[in-house]
Amino acid sequence: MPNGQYFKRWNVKFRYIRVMLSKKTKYGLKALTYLARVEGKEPVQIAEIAKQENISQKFLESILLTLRRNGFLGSKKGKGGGYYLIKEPKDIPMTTVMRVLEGPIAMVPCVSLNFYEKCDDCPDEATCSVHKLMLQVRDSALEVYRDNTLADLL
Amino acid sequence: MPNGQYFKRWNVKFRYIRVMLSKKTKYGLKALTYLARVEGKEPVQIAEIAKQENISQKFLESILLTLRRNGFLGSKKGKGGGYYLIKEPKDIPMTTVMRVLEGPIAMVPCVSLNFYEKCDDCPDEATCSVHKLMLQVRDSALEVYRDNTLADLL
DNA sequence: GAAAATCCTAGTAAATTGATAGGATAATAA
DNA sequence: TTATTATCCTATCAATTTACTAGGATTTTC
Repeated sequence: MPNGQYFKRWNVKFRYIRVMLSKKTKYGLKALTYLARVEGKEPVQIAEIAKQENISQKFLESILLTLRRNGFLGSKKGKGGGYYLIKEPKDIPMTTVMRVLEGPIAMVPCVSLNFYEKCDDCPDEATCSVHKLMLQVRDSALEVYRDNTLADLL
Repeated sequence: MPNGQYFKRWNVKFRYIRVMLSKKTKYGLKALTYLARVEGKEPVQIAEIAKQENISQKFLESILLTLRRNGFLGSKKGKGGGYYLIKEPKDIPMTTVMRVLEGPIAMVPCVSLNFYEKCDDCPDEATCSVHKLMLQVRDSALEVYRDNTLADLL
């Protein structure tokens, strides 16, 4: 393996890697899916989702809070409370989910649609090979996220 | 911004983000491009590339070493020495460059072609929404990397 | 008013990144 | 031969990020 660098996050044997999904996003997606699959619109408790999806409850708590604050979920306190979707799954595109949980879809700021920033080390985007490549990567990822709503993942 | 989390790596104002290109890969790509643009096959010194591309020389040194060890570059020591491409740019697909510098192209191990690993928290890939989405993301990224050789970025 | 749930801020250990330090080795030129 | 030039190589480091956990405040229901 190159460089003798190994990587613990996927648990073993991986080389050096950066471009990967955070647990936060992974768990967030699983929770949204779980809520979408539930019959009716009854609130579902954090504890139930955490248990069914093998997620740390406290960690999931903070993720669901983020999703609520960003308009994906509603919540109810007290007995019989919990979280529920406030939109139809087919009206929740993955672009918005990814942007909220994971951040910009672009892999470099100079090709970001919503968070554009000039790279300070690069004098000219027009001739930058990284820019050229990452623009294509962004577009292809964007296409996938635009094509998929929560309903498509069920 | 959600969660009050800010991100320093792109330098300011970004929210929480993970899916981004490392400097290592960015610099590696720039160096490869630089070498591909040079006339002839004369070795180019690290110092020259570092200066022209605004890269820390020592950091670049370690990156070029990785690229050499992985069969992209040849090197020559002593005066007049440096690094040079040992293949034609059109014969260097971005898939191999990305895999060596950045790691697996997949964003989760359970959809990785070369580094497959079952997610330990997920009982069934067939019904996993994350798996379903990330499979599409991997395929679209792979398509881009397969379509682009170093020659295409010049 | 007790119980059950979410809300919210803060903190933390381990991993990762993006470097730097410092010398060993090899090739060339004087 | 010796000095110079450049790559080779290992080790180390501070700052950042991740993936949590702690601990209580608040709100709703019974």
